[in-house]
Amino acid sequence: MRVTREKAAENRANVVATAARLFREKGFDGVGLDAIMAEAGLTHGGFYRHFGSKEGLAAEAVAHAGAVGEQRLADAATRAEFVARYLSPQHRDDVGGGCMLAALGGEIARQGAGPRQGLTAHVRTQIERLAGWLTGRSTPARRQQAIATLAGIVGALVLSRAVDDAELSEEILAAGRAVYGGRAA
Amino acid sequence: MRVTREKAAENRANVVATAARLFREKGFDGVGLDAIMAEAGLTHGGFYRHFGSKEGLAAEAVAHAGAVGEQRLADAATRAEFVARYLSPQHRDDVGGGCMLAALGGEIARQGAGPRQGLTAHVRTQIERLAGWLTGRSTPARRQQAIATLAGIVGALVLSRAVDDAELSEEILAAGRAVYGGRAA
DNA sequence: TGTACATCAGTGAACGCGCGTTCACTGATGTAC
DNA sequence: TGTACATCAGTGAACGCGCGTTCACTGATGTAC
Repeated sequence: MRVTREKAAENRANVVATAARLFREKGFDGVGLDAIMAEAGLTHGGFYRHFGSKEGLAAEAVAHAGAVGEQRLADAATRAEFVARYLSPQHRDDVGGGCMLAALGGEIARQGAGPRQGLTAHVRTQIERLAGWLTGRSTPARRQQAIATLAGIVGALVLSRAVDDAELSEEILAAGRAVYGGRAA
Repeated sequence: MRVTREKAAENRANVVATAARLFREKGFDGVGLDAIMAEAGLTHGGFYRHFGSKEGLAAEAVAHAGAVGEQRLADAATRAEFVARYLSPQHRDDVGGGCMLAALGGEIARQGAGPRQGLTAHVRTQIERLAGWLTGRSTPARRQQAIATLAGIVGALVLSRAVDDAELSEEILAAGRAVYGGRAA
């Protein structure tokens, strides 16, 4: 049963968004194409009419999640506000809808060219936008601080999620907010 | 063909060390028990005489890799030396022998109790040892700095590995060394 | 110390299951006239 | 505008392969006497 071009495009976008969520929640190897397609309301057989392979979908999902993350940074008014949201318990508990770098950074290093390209472009963008908020003397100094800040908040989110003790998890988030959300980098 | 108790214990330790390396290199789902056992010089059938399940081995592998990482921190003379080694191109390129938090942190968040316990204990130890090197006014301030420093170097290593551009990767390492290896946290 | 037997680390084949991918088919959409 | 046909998004079954796990077996080690 053929559907309209619009419906097909909507379905495709739905699959990408669903994949972006499920990959972040369960990892690239932790979720199958059948689960992604079913969650998007389709059957798995139609997958290859839209995507060349699972890795192709992974590349689009990474790009999609990256764009959402960039919008979040752009929407924040101040660095402190962004860091407070990024290192909030809500973000920690929303792996599927949260930062792609924290959820998949380690795995993307082992993926093919597509996903890595998407991640790299996202990292560049976030560094540049963060640098605009920083107060270092020179442009290189601000960029250096931006890189260290991005690394710090990503690392803190990863650790806060990996640890099995709620108190330690909160402590990691709080320390990150204090150090990376304040004036010093 | 039964082997001596000593040889059996040596074989078991070999499997754990091999698994610790392969899991870091390829992820928990990226390597099979047959590959681990083969690399350790055994056949896969004997696996369950030593371990209850793949997850059981994962827990031991995480504990093993964590202990090696703790030794590395203890062996360093200064914070700057440790950070310089941690954020070196050599460490970045040695995923299988390097920091377990950077290689598997994201995935361990999705694992069962065993691996998460091992990671949590390792995080606590590293925070405490890092705090001993820091110069904050109060003990809580030093601990806060230690947490932010650990998060920062782990995040920087993850990003430097994930990015597909060699120049950006070096820049991330250098920024991390400058910010986290210096006097300011 | 020597002998007979029990133990058990390791072997290799087999089982099930899940998953990525392929394919023939369906039937509504899109298009040519 | 209406009709006939081509297109193609989506369906559902099937294929292969890899992997975690199980199991009967082997034969050297460990132990009881």
